[in-house]
Amino acid sequence: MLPHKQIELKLQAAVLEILPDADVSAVLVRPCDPKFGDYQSNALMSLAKVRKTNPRQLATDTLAKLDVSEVCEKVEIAGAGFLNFRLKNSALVQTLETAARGEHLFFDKAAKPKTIVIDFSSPNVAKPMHVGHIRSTGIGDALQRTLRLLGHHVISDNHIGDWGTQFGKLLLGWKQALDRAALECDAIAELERLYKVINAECDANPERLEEAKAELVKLQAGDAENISIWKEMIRLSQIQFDTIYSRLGVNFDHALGESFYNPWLGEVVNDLLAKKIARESEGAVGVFSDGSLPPKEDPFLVNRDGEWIADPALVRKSDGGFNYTTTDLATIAYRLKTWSPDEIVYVVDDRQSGHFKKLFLVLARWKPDATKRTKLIHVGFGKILGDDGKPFKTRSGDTVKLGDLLDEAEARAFKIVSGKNSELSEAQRKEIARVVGLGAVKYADLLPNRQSDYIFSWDKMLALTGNTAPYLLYAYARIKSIFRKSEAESEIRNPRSAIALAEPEEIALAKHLLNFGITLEAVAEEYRPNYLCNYLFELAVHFSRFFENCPVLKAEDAAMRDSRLALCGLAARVLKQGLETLGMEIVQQM
RNA sequence: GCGCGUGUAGCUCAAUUGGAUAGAGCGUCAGCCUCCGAAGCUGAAGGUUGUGGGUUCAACUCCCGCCACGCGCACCA
Repeated sequence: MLPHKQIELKLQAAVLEILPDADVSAVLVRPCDPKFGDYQSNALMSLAKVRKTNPRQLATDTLAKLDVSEVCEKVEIAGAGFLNFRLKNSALVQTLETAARGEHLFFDKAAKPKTIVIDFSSPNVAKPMHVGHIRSTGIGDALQRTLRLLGHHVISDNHIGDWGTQFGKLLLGWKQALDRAALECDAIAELERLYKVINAECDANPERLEEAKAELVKLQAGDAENISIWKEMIRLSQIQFDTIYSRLGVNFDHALGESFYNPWLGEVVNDLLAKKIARESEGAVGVFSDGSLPPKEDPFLVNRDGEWIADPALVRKSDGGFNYTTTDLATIAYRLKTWSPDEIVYVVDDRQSGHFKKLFLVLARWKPDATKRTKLIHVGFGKILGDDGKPFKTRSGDTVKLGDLLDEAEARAFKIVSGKNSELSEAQRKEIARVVGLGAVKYADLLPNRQSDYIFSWDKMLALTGNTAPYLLYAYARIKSIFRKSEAESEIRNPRSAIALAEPEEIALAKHLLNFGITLEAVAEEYRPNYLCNYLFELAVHFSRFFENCPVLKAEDAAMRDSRLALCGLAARVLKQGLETLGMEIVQQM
């Protein structure tokens, strides 16, 4: 068991001896500023506050019942009632040695694995994937990798937009304006062109709109020709998706598109009507406020000129068609029935937070029992902006296609690598540029707090210095270089080789390694991969300092050399595992 | 108008149940390669966390007002 976990459990036990009825689930131990110690707990202060007792007294009493001498130096009480823990060197060394033997990598699998459905990426058929899809795809993938690493049962599902009103226009375009040659050459571009042409016509001419609607009705009624064209459009789009996902290294367990839920949409609405959760209004069917929330917090109400008026979630349009709320409800019902998950996580743009708020409330009314056991979570994220602070576009003002973006990332990285390391073969440089370029795009997207917008900058993400993918990959390549120069084949060292820590830089590096698991848990807890980015950056910094100050291959003696090699091996493994968890690859040299 | 979100160093961003003196990088300035990859390391300067109140032993974090920006406001997703 990792030392901080041992401390935590013993601390909780000690608290229970003093306060038998306390809820110790919040009694946690966290890494802290090295000047106070290695770990800190501030839980006693909040416990004392609730009980209106003296926090320092509680700390003293708890300390009397606490024996962590196996892993810690003397525990100190500081400030208003902080407990400061400093690891014993022996405990630190022992943890590193067990890791060096391959017994663990500084994290534990979840004690109670959860079943988690994670819904992300969700591109649309007949449209190019664009820069906006990086966020959902990258964050979603990093989360699924993190949760899997921690031992959870993850079901990733790509909810592809393969159904909806846009197909009326697409079908009309396909039948009347299709350019076969263009379709052969670039199917998605041609489909996009068709949509734009017909859409413009529909805006100008109501009769065209009626024609498009008629095509949609035929499709929905199962017309053979329209179904077959629709399927072809999906097939062509899927080729595009597969190409992008394979470049990005993203995999899904399922890709159940919106159309998959078609058969149940009518039932969903009927059931909502039968249970009096939904009602008719102006020819449509919607779920209205049930008055259980104050108007200000009620998403089913909106204030217009001082008056609260209904803002329902529509589940059936006046023309009989269904909305995405209907599809989403059917989707949740399917997921609940099929997987009985503990959580369903949606990695979707923050602009849809209103939709999810309503969706989750509708579901709570519709399936109250299921929502008691299944947590529904909207993991939202902000926009990607250009350096002008406006949504990121090409110079000509078009949306940036994801494929083009990845091409440019690789091309820019190739230039840099070639300038830096011209002695490598072109094939090597191309491969390095691929990993660095894609890594840079992914890392730059995962690094900022996901809620806020961020400014897209090629120069920043591909910079060789600072908190960037190239810096992290460089740190890894430097470690690998040491191993290439030593006769040691593997990062996992001879199990008998002892680790000894003396220099401040090696101790700091070692202690940072121990916090890998805490970081992974924080990512999983708050669905925030940026914690892992920052952890890995700090790890790379700690390694660089160690590298500057502590000779490895030229160490004073064989024992020190082996100890430091082992430390290098552990740093490499954590760095690699961490980068992989972010969905990034590594290179042996760059 | 109403709701949601954001506002932290010149710039780009962090800050893990409310915790200790708000941290990094870039840029600026000053240092370090007879030594394992200098794509590196060390140091300095830089802040009333938009603003005004409040709660607390403790507030970037929670509550209220105001300002700025962004987004959303039934039959698109």
